[in-house]
Parts: sequence; C-alpha cells; structure tokens
Amino acid sequence: MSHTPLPTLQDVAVLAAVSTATVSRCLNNSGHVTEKTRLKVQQAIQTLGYSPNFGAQALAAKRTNTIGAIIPTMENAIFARGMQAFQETLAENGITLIIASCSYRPELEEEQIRSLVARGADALLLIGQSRPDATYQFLARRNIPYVLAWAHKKDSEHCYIGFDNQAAAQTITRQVLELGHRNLGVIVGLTQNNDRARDRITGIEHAIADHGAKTAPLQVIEAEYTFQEGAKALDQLLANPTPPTAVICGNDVLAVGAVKRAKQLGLAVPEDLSITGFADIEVSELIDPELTTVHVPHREMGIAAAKSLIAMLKTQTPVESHLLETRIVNRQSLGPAKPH
Amino acid sequence: MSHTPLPTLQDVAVLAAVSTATVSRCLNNSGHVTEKTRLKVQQAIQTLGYSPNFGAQALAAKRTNTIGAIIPTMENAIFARGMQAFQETLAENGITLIIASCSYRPELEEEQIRSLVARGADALLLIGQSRPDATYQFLARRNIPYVLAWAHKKDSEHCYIGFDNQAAAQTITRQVLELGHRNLGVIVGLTQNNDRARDRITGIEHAIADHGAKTAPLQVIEAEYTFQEGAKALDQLLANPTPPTAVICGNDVLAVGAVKRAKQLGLAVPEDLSITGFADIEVSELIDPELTTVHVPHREMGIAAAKSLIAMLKTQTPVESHLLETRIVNRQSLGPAKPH
DNA sequence: GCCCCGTATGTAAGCGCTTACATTTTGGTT
DNA sequence: AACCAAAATGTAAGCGCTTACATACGGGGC
Repeated sequence: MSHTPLPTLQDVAVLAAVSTATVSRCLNNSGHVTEKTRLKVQQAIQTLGYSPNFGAQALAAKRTNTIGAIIPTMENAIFARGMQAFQETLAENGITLIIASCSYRPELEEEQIRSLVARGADALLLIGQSRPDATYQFLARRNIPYVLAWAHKKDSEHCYIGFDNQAAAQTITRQVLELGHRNLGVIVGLTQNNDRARDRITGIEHAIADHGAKTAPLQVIEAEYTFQEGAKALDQLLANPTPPTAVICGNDVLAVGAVKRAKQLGLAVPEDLSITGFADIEVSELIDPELTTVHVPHREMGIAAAKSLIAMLKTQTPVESHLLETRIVNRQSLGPAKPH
Repeated sequence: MSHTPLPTLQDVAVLAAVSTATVSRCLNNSGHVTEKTRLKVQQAIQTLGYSPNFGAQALAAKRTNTIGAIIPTMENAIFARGMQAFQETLAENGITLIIASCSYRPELEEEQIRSLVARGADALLLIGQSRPDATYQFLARRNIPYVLAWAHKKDSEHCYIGFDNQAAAQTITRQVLELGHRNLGVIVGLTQNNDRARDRITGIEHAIADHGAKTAPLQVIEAEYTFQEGAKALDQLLANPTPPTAVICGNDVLAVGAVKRAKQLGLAVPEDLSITGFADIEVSELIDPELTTVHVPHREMGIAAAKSLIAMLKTQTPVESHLLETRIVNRQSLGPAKPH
C-alpha cells in the first residue's frame, strides 16, 4: 500500500553510522568486519526491513546467483524428481533456479538458452548433449559454465552428470536375451532430437550383436512420451506377422502404456509378452504387473548437477564428469520366453 | 574462451552512429524510431553479437521481466501440467519463470517468497491461500502482484485463479451418496498446511449433511501425497470393524495407491469397494480400473494465472479472480453400493 | 612511549542501462 | 520561402550496489 521508496543500502549505512562499503561487506560476509559493527548493521537492516536490490547487485557484482535449467518438459515425471533435488540443492546454497522448457524442440532450446543467459543465468543445466556447436561456442564466449545431465559420454570436453544410457540399455537387453527371447520389439522416444533415446537403441543393438544368438530383426517404433503413444506403439508392434515376445521400452511412461494395452488385448504380461521400462519412475510400481525397469538415481543426479555447477562457479574452472550407476530392478513384467 | 569484454549498448550506439537512448528505444520497441535507424541499430547489434546486460537493465528499468512461482513440489504431477502451461505462456510474453518449492512447509514458503522477491521477481504465483498476514503485507509493501492458484474463494481481496475445491468435492460426494453408499471413508493430503485439502473435506461433509440420509460417521485419514501412503491409508480404513463401501480421495495419487492396494487385498473395485480421485492426472487413466475423478483444467489454470499476472504487471492494478470449472469424469472406479 | 604493520573502515568510481528533458529534424501550411 | 508543430534523436542524470584503493585504528615489540 504505502509507496514509500524501499530502503537502500545507503539508508542502512546512515542508520548504522558506517559506510556503504561496510554494509556491503556484512551482506556478503566478505570478512574484515568486527563483530560489533556487524551487529550494528544487522540491527539497522532489521529495523528498516532492508533487502538488497537485485538489479543493482547483479550489475555491480556481475553475477546473479541464479542458475538456469532447460528441460524438455516439466510434465514428464522423468525430469521431475531430479529437478526437484536440483532446485533444493541450489536453494541450500543460496542460488535461485530459473527454468525453461523446450518441448524437445532444438530450435526452441537454442532460444531458451539465449534467453536464460540474457536473464542473467550464471550457469546452465542442459539435458543430453546433441546441440549445434554454435550453442557451445555461445556459452564459451559468454563464459557460462554448464553441465549436461541425464547422459554421459567418456572423454568428452563437456561435463556430464548422468548415466550411460547405452550401457544400461545393453544390460537390460542382455537379460531379456538370456531369458530366451529371440524376437524383440523396441518402443522408444522420438530419436530425432534426443540423443538419450538413440543411445538406448544402440545399447540394445550391441547387446544383440554380443549375444550372438540368432534373432529376428529388431523392430523399433518411435513414439512421443505419453501412455497413449506407448499403447499405440504396442499395437503397431503386434500388427507384425511375427510379433515380438519381449518389448524393450526406452522409457517407463511408454512401457506402462504398453503394459496397459497388452492387458486390454488379453495378453498376459509377462507370460505372453514381456515388457521392460527405463527410468524407474513412480508409476512403474503402480501398474500391474509392476515394471521391470532400469533404475536411475534421479535425486543423486540432480544433487550432483547442482554441486558441480556451484563448484564451477566458485572455482571458475571446469569440473570432472560424474558417472552415476544405474541398476536393473527386477519386478514382474519381464519373464522367460515361451518355449515354441 | 576469448575474454574480450562483452559489447555494451554503448558500443552498439557508436557502431550504429546513434545515441544510446535510440538504441535503448529500439531494444524496447518504445516507438519513436524511424525504420531506417532501427535497421542501422539492428545491424550493429547483429555484428557485435550484443545482448543487453540483465543487471543493468533491471536496475535502470526497475523490473526484471521475471515471475516467480512457489509450489509445494515439482514431483507431484498435480502441479506439473499447470506449471508447464504457466511457463509456456510466460515465455510467449518474454517473461522468465523462476521457481522454488516449499515441500508443503509454510515457513519454507515464507522464506522462498522473500528469496524470490529478493531475486527480483516482479510478480508471484502462490498455491492456495493460507499463509500469515505478514506475508501478504510484505508483498503489498513491496508492491508485488500475486495470484493464488489451485484454489478459489468468493469475494476475497486476493486474486484467485482456480477452482472451488469444496464445491467439487461436494459434487462428487453427492454422486457417491446417490449410488447408495452410506459408509464413506476419506483419504486426503495432510490438512495442516493445505487449505485445499481442508476445503475438500468440508465439501464432503456438506454433501453428506445436505443429502440427509443416515450415514455412518465419516472416517478421515490424512496421508502424504504418494502412492504408498494412499495404500497405507486404505489399510487403516479397512481395519475398521465397519469399513467404508466407498473411499473418496482428495487426490488422484492417493486414490490410485488405494486402488492398487484394494486389488492386492482381493477386493474388486468398484464391486466391493468404490474409490474416487481428484485432479484427473495422467495416472488416473492408467490404473485398472480407471479412476472416476474430478477433472481439473490444469493447463487452463496455468495459462490464466500467467495472463492475470502479466495484466497486473502491465496495468499496475488488481485483476479479478478467475473461477475455473471442474467436472466429474465417470470412469470405472465408482459403482453402486452393494445391497445389504 | 614510539614505531610499525596488520586489520577495520571509508571514499568514490564505476557497472550498463533507462528515461525525462532538451534539441534537432521533418514535412505540411501558408 | 518562411514558419511551426510533431516526430526523431541526443544529452546526461541517475538506478543501488561492489570493490580497488586510501585512510584510520589498535596493539605488540623495542
């Protein structure tokens, strides 16, 4: 209501009978302040209800204590838990998260990166690696640290905080093969703009090649990340004259959609059809049968990403990639292949 | 790599051979610039790769084009879709979203509000209404517009963008009663810090009172928003010597957890036990039987909240509350009470 | 008691932009 | 051709903070 101008650091200095520099030093705990004067200043801040002006602070200090994240979408539970942990960790360190989504559209991501940087993001969290060189150059030019999360690549110039999508997919596929399945279907997110999805397919292919058994040609369907699309994709797979006996999904959402559809079609899972997921999000335990899937340490990843970014900001030097372990959680949706 | 200082508006002005004022006017489309000079300036911006300094802009213009949102958690799908739409709408209007979560803890919310304001949020989205007067005074003092989303209250001084939790709960309860149920259980989120949960209980109670039939005393269990807690709560309800024939849940997550548990216990839903949800999030269609629930227009709500906030910022005047309609979506989990 | 040095505090110069106000330009009138 | 209002552009004063540097202070060693 009252339109009195807000108190400034100047006002605090006057009230506490010190210089603005001293107040500033108190605010930023930059040391060199006696306990006594610190108290005086604290007092003054209290009685005035002072709080620093963000713009002024950013302008003078050349940093905003703000970190940006650009994720494909907030709606997908795949990112929700990790982002939650990321935000919590940032908050603990006095850093604010600014968030944007790009709907899996690279040109939008590019735009959002520029936008968040323009909005003063000191550092960035990005998902996956595939984006134009120009984007990385832009970040380098602006001296903006970033991590690439939800993915991992060895010996890369970039800092990855994530897991090896290919290896994880390979492991679960091996397990499927060992259960006797020789005709596999794959339902995976749209690979066009999604390196994680591509890596998972590669992992599946490698597992098959390594295993050596004679298998039917791999049938791969790409689908958007919704239950419905997972269901539709299963329909396509089953329309084949020799339908797969196991379907490996690149994502729990897709898998769960497929499980539901299979049941509607009267197929028993896993007796008639095995289905596996990827990510181990909450719904995977909800569906009946519960999903056998690849567990991903979402929260750890978010926390690690936050810590790395904070370290980079503090030391002004790159930080090592951080490979997180995935593991298979065996629940109910994967079983042995039916004997012929 | 290169540590050349970034170009400033000054540099652009020099290159374009105009004054800084003109460049600024171009940047902000504040009119009064000839097409010809606009082009010159545009050109200069291009060749220099200029982008405005955020802090300086914020300091001089006294606004950041940033809006803050504080939600209980990003993990709960209840908020995900709405927030996604909120963010998209803001982005379309050149506004950045900064986000914080408070884990349903009021004191943390208070802290986050101050933090986001300190970080330069021009306006705020808050969930629900219940918070200390001091918080609202703080916002008023700072002249920060806000909307309260996911809830609604008539004739309030605040601007609500949401739906009537009480009325919606009342409607679905009426339907349950009309199906002959006379012994109802309720599973609802922790009410302590959650006015929406409280409103829903009130709605249920009103429906029972209005209906007039003789009913067993209402059994209410509070639970955290997870599938597991929903399941546990159902166990508690069923432990009662006269267990309910219908369970009304304050949330789809809880409802879905309860459905799963019921099935595990060998209860047919809805034949042996009816269960209803609230929110109509994606999982409600996933579970078998599909959930009868209250549909909430998540995206509309997010969009409306964004638009209202933008309007408030532009006009500097309050905006009317916006009541969104809910409706019941009849799927499979609610059925008639068994005759005695 | 004096000197010296390390520590606490003050001074003031920007940081890069917006905007009120002053000045110049433009083009339609007479 | 001279005049004038309206439109375009320029000038320059901040916005509120940080920080390099200058200065003041205080206490141990002689």
